[in-house]
Amino acid sequence: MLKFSEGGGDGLDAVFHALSDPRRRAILTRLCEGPASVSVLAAPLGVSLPAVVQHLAVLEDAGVITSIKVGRVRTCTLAPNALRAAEAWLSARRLPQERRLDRLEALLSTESHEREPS
Amino acid sequence: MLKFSEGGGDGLDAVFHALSDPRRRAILTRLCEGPASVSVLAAPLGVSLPAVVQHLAVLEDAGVITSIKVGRVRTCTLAPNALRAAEAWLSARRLPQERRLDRLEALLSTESHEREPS
DNA sequence: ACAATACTTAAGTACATGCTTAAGTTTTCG
DNA sequence: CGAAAACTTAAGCATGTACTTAAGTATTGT
Repeated sequence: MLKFSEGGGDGLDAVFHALSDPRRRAILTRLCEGPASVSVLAAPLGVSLPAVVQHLAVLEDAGVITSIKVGRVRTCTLAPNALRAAEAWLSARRLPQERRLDRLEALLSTESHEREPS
Repeated sequence: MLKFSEGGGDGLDAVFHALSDPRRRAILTRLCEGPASVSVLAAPLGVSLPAVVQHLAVLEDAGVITSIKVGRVRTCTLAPNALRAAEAWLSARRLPQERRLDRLEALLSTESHEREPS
């Protein structure tokens, strides 16, 4: 049913798909400033609320945002390390000539998230 | 007709859409090792040639690869800086707490791109 | 209680995507 | 020339996407 259900793959399909829509990127950009409710997120987008709710579902299914409902308000938050996997994939696929910095970044990143076994 | 025609936006739609398919990512991964023909790219994918040609069109429309036909062989190549825009967008959308390394990376990158080491 | 608020669900539409098979089109080789 | 190789185009199909309007469900303020 769900095409990007995290089941078989590594979630990259879902993350990149989530990022491929300008409204969803706008939502993420807004969430960088801090958590926000559904209607606050919807306001600048110029589409109906249900459309926004669908976009949020795509983002949440991809693990890029989280949300909780308190009372009648659902508050959405950018997931920590949400885009890390996508960024890592991109870094690894630079041309050799562009790749010099990646080792440094990888080394530094090791300190901040769960240590990758080498 | 074309949804991602580079016309109105900045191309991020097209790039992220291109990356959202595992076969297209496999193609890019293969192209990191060097240019390849359509049938070489098709071989490990387990789908028909026309399907692969369509994937290549998506990648080329997104500006991620280039291709030229010589004789009856089309050779595809990873576009230089192809994924830079996507990576930049991602870096800019990290949480503040994760953003410490970005300044360093940005600084170092300034010295290295647009400058081929000879 | 009543109504406004803030979603949420449902149904439906138009178009895009990813795939297939079948039938071209060029080249290139014997 | 004639056939094989390497695409290329065309047509069609099943599913997915993004949106809409309309109706429903909780919560909250008066």
